[in-house]
Amino acid sequence: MPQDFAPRILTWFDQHGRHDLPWQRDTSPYRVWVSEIMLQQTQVTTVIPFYQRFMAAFPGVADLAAAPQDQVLHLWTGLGYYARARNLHQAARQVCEQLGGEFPADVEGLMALPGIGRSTAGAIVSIAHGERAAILDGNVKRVLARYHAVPGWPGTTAVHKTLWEIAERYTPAERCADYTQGMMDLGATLCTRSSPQCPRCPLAADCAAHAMGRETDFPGKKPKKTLPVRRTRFLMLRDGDGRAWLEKRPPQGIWGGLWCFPEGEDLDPTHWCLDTIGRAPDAIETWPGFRHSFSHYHLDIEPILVELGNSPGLVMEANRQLWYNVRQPPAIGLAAPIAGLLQQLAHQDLAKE
DNA sequence: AACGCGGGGTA
DNA sequence: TACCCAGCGTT
Repeated sequence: MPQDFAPRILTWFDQHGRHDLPWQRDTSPYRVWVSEIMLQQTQVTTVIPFYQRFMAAFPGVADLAAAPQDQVLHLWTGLGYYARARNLHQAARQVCEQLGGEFPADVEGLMALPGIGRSTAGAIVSIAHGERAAILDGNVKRVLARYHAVPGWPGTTAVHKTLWEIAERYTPAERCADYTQGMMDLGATLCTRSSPQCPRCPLAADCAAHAMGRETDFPGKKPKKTLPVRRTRFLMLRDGDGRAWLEKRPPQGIWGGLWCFPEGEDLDPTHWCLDTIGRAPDAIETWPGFRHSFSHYHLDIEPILVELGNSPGLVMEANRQLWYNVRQPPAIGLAAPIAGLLQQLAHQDLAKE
């Protein structure tokens, strides 16, 4: 272990790191926390506009705690992994109701909040409080796995443990916030997955993977398995005013808490209408199918437009169902494919004028 | 089409 | 402890 590991990161960070990210302007625990949750599974360039909208709507933890869940999920629409938003909202409520509105200042306390694990807690402690705490996000894993040529996939307990030990050892007491940001920047901008720019890297001189010319062999790859394919139909019910019928999904499971078209593998539009509103639809139009992929399966979606005309006869259960007006979209959470289809409906609506 | 990304939940 | 679950953007 070289003594100058952290100093090399810090010198590089001062010269080449990112210093103008929105969450670096004011590093309060709340702002750092929201940014870290958004940055889980999501790259910086994607996160920036979401972060800015979120902060404009909820400048402080009390604003978030007081917001309706639909608004929180609305601002998360398109980011994915919606459990992050539900946990964020729940944690904000806990901070306000049980902790007097103050975030815990230590890793243990932070980890007691939903959605905060060891790495996210470390990021908040180091960046917001300036205290020594290690992180191990995907970027840092890649940098350390290459630097030490740690074999194996970090998803296994053994490799994960090894990387955490290395991360803890290198984390300095001084300038811990800059070190943390520097490691993430290094992984995100130089030590990238497929084409690392080793000539510019402050660690290249004694990087084990670089010495072997096998940078992209580390970290080891996740064992691949073929994903199952499932299919479903979306019934896009439209009333005479061009509004679409949506139903709120249960809080658990896929797209939890988001709004969706009536959906099912073998839904038949005519049968559905007869069963639900007692008459057949005015018109049915099958749209081109498309595939939406999750981490654990592919979903082949068949969208079917079902025209109900005036007085559709659907009874709304408050908070569970709504007519979505494409001209005045309500602030609700939508999964990406639903948002895309509603966008197309809005386009059609506009073209009719 | 494959890949990568932190954390929660469950057996 | 070892899986399974979750949704995008990038390559």
